[in-house]
Amino acid sequence: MESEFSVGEILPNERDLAARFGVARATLRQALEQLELEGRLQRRRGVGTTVAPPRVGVAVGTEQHAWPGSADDVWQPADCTLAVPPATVAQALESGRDDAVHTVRRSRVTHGQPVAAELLYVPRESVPGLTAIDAPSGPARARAVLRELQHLELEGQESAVELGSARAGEAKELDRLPGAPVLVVTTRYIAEGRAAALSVATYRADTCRLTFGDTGGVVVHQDPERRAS
Amino acid sequence: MESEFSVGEILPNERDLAARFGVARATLRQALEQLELEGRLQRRRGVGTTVAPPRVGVAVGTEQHAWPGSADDVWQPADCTLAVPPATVAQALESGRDDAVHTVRRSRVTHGQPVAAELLYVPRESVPGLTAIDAPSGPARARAVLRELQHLELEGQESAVELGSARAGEAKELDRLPGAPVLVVTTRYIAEGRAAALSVATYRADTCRLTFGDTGGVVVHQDPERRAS
DNA sequence: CAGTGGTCTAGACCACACG
DNA sequence: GTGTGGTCTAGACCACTGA
Repeated sequence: MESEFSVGEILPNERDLAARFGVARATLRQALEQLELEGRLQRRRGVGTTVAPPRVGVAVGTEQHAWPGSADDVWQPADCTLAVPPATVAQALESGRDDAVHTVRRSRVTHGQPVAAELLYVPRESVPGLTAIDAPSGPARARAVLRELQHLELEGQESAVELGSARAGEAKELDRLPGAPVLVVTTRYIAEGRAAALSVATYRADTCRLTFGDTGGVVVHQDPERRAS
Repeated sequence: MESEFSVGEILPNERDLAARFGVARATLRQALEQLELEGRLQRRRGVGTTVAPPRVGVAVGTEQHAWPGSADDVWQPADCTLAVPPATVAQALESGRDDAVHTVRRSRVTHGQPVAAELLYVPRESVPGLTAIDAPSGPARARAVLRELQHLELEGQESAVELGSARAGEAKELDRLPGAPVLVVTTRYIAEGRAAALSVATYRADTCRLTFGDTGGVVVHQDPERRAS
């Protein structure tokens, strides 16, 4: 199918394709799903199926450690609340199970397309200078928390990547349907010998290639395609 | 379903589950597929469905650069051939389109389970000391290539992670069915100002959490579970 | 061999985009 | 309203595991 259609852009609809290949539509859809998982196709309900452009490389790890909210940060703060985090987050932060932490929501946009949604958990101990009157909520408060974070000296950070599926909220933010495959990047920021913040970022798996640059500057464009079996 | 069955280990079969929830088996399977994608379930044909253990964290990036095949390397060389690589690999290596390169196959095993399969492409210029009589093929030759690689001074490395699906060969090596979701880690090793080697490693997405440690030593066990929407 | 998950079919209806 | 992809059904058969 790829060789037959890659020249064009728009594919025939699923019913026609199924008929052309002599299979049931469910079977045809299974093949399309795999191709979409590999980033070769894009499908939009009510619109159609198109050949996807190469995945965009998004940098998620730099050789220089930097707090979220630094000058060159690509994330856009959206909101901030004070809430008790999920148990797993509390554990990673080594905070009490019922301690409320600042929860910053941010989003990341590339080429006009949303690529990631993030939840950043910041224990209150990490931002002692934050005054209640700064801002009650909203983007202003998110920026205030990030600003206070810069005062700590960052000692290190560690990240993990795993496969997940988009929750309803994330799905809407990423312009996908719930259950869509996502790459979840969890990053622990270390300062003063403890976890000073925890970021859980959800990237669209269909359009993103996460890069962990390590050579300092040399950017390489590389097709995600792999050897045929 | 999770809260109902997480205590036990083995789930009822799909036909029974579908009947219990009053849905068709295809619908039930769709739900199981998503849970498997998230690493919560493991399904094996002919056996059954079980609640999955937490994902294992596998380190794929270290703060110290190191060549493949270093003393502490966790990969096991399996084979080595001299072949013309796929076009995309040749491009990343900045080698001619028709230049044959050493192609080392390696596998990675953790806790007795295969977690990744790798193809390591090494241009002949990167291992000038390799003599033809060293070993014609097989693991011995793979080790010879890796040994010669150590002679170069590694200047940096850059990695990218993206979602893919297992080819037939990879699937067998990873003990999965073709099409299973995998995390593809592409790493370029830089020496003497050029790409001296390219690694394409395929990790099982269902069982692996890829860690990019950056703090040097502190290992943290962390549940992959995320906030409920 | 029986039981499991994996694949496939033929059809119906739903949710959404766009003219 | 029409056409698209997304969901669901009820049933059949296949491939594999393990007793």
